[in-house]
Order: sequence, then structure tokens, then C-alpha cells
Amino acid sequence: MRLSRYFLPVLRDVPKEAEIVSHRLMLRAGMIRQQASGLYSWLPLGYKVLMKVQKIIEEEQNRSGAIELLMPTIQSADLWRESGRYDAYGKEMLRIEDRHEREFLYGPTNEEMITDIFRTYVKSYKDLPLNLYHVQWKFRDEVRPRFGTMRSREFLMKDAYSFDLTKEDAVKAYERMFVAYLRTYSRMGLTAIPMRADTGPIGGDLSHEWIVLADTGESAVFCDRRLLDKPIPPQDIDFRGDLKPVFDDWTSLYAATEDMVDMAEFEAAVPEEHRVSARGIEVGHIFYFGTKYSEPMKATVTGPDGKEIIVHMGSYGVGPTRLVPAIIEAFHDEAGIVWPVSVAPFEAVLINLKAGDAECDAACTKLYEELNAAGIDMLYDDRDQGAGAKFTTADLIGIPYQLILGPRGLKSGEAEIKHRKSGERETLPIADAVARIVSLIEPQRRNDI
RNA sequence: CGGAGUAUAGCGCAGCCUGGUAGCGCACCUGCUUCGGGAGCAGGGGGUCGAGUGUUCGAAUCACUCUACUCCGACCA
Repeated sequence: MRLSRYFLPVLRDVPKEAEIVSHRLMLRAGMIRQQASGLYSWLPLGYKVLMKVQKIIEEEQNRSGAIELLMPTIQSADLWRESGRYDAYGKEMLRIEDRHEREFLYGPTNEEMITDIFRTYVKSYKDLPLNLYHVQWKFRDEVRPRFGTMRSREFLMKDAYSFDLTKEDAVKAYERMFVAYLRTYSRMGLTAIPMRADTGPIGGDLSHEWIVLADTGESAVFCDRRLLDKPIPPQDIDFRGDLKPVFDDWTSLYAATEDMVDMAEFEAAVPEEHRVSARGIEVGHIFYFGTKYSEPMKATVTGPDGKEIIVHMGSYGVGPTRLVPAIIEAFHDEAGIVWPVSVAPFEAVLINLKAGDAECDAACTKLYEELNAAGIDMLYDDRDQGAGAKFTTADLIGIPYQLILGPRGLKSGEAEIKHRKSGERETLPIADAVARIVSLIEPQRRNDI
């Protein structure tokens, strides 16, 4: 992408409403625009990151055996009356009437609707297990939206729903999602810790919140430091096999949020040198809730013996629109964002220090085309601006590698590569630049961890 | 939902107390000179001062009402 042809409204001054660093940086980097309280437009740069995050989530869901579909944002109130949640949900639910005065709502979640789909089509135990998911916009009329897209009213959520014959099978489905989540966060460069959680209004008795440690996190968390270094299950892990050992390994070490923590238990379970008491951002939440919805909504299948069996369900949520700021909270410095390659809006930026100069333009255009051909997601800063402005922009928007070429380098036949994360700079022959950039980026894509 | 604030050009702000037809920086447009860490000079464009009502000869400024947004707390992916 040529920056001169792109839409990247970076800001010099920070709008005053922004408090936390991720919100400030998302505004300054031209990623989002607030349209009303808790409602955001995703501008091109932000949207590109959001889609990269979503793609990783989808790839790992698919790998685990979940199947993607898409349900609408608007739902019928009648469906929610069946589960009893239409009245129970309270003012957080945005209720809507259509022109015929029929009652609708903007979905805050989709348990009812997926259960309706399931009960319509799935009739036999032979069709289980089944896990269906979608990535769709949700709306929860939060009392107090804040922190940009971290706590917005409209937000994107991947929600998966598992259906199984028995609780034992449902626990296996839970373990599959557990492993998928471990891999999902890891691919984004995040260390997210599963913590035992309150099941809240959704109900059920097995639940974990996924927490990224960050000083600006909304909840206090307590865990064993050894969780931070645990190896992530590999790409070729067999999701049809027994995942209990992985689950047990991760859940054997203490980790709980403030709502669930028992300090005496924490101190008994974790040696003092391993205790972590910190703040964290919730980036996902998974539940097993049994027959809470399948029973009132009559989601049953016929078992081997011809009897009707109420299915056991779980739901598994992760929010891409929250993950983006969470990643920024984890990866930034004074100059701006420091994206991990796997979610960076562009993998590298080519900085033409003297746009308009025929020789510089020609050399940069050649590099740009070669890097595109090599499969690098490139931004080419070909704007007619001073070098300082280009460096500042590149640092702010956090592109992992800056390939810098100007008249000086052109004369000596050398280009420069700046590593955004370490600040390290290397000078190399222009002819070697493409291969070097590729060799730096490819190992960090984390497509195959 | 309780408490506290804010609202003037795209963004950041001054002006308000003490009423007299709106200003600064950045951004934007034109020209020239620049070009290795947010360039310089010259010229230029852009605002029903959140909305409404009132007071006044006259309201960004005073009064009242409303709306939006932010922050602190209680609640949530």
C-alpha cells in the first residue's frame, strides 16, 4: 500500500477523552473514531489489525473442529422469552420495536439463537459432538463504556457453542476450546492465563476467564508465575485425542480473579516466590453450563436407545475488538505501538526519504514491488514529507520493520533496516534488503506454532 | 445509577469573571526554498461559539432548561 494513496489520519494531539495508553494510541494512529459513547468506527489501519486478529481466531477455531456460521445481530424477543432471559437480562439489553410493533433486541450474545438452530436440525446422537461459532457484532448497553474499544457498547465477539450428549463429552468439548484458546492468544504474541471464574448470569459450573496481565487491567488477579512460561500446545496436537493432560497441567497451578480468589487458598497453593498479584484484562471467557438453555428450549437428540436426551452445552467467547487494545497495552513504548508481526497492520514499511527525487523513487518502487512479490504485507511511505515525519509515523503506527532508503544510501548502495521493537538498526546492501526483510518476518508470523 | 466536570475550526486550547460582531498552535490550500527524526518563509480558506428560551440597544460571555461527552464509584466480553 502506498501511503500517499491510503487513508491514515494520524493525530499529533491526543483527543482529551482518552485515558489509557491503548485508547490514546488507537486514536493517534488513526485506527478508530468514536461516533458516540461506546460506539466506534474502525478506520482502515485499525480494521486491518482487527481482521488479522479475527483470522487467527477463526483459524484456531476451525483447527479445533468448530464450524463457522453467521447469525444476525437483531433477534426476536420471543426466542429470549423461551429461556427466560428476556426479563432477566435487564437494561443492558437494547430492546427494539419494528414498524409492526414486534419486539426485537440487538443481541448481547447468541445462546438462544444457536440453540434454536440446533434443535431445528439436529435430531440424532450420531451428529454429536457439534461446535458452531460465529464472529458477529454484539451490543450491551453498558452503564459506563470506557477505555475506547476495550469496553465499548457495540463490540465484535467470536462466540462458539458446543453440544454434547453427556457432561463428560461436554467437558471434552471444553478442553478442546481451552487448547484452541491457548494457541489463539499465543499466535497474537500474548500470554493469556486461564483463571477460574464466576459463571455469572450465564450460569453453569465450569468456567475460565482468560486474562492478559497489564497494569491498566480492570480486575485484580492472583496466579502462579510458572503459568507465564508454560509451553503452548503445538499446531499438530490431535483435537480428537485426549486433551485432559493439557487441561490438567494448566489448571493445576493456581490462578483466580478477584471475584473468585481465596487468599488463604492462594497462599497455601503457591510458594511465595511464585506468587503473582497483578492486574489483568479479560480477553475471553469460556463456560460449561449444562442444560441451562437446552432444557427450557427443548434441544434434544434421540439416543442410541431411542430415548430423548437433553444436550449439554458450553459457550466460548473472545472479543477481537477488545483484543486489539489489549495487544497494544502489552506492546507499546513512548514512541507508539510495537505490533507483533502476526497482527501488525503491515509487516514492514518502506520509507522513501526523498519522495519526488527520480532516483529515490525508482529505487524504492523497485524495492516495494519486490517485497510485495515476496509476499510481505508492505506499506510504502512515498509521501512528500520530511524524513522526521515519516519516522515518527512509522514508529507511532508500530510497523515491525522499517526499510529506509534515501539519496545518501542510494549513493553508497546501502539501505537501512530499523527494528521497531529493539530500536536496532542494520545497514546492508540494497540488493540484500528484500531477502533480509523476508528472513526477519517469516519466522515471526506464527502461522505454524 | 449516584458524584464531579466539560462543550469555541479536523485536533489541542485561549477568550467568559468585567457583555460591544471570535483568536492561537497544529492540520488544510497556493507558491518558493527544503529533505536522515513531526522543515522554513510568504500568502490563503475554514467556526449558526452543543441546542433552546430568557435578560439586554447588543450575548461565546449573564440566567434558566435541555442534550451530548468525559472522569470517579457501583456493574460487565
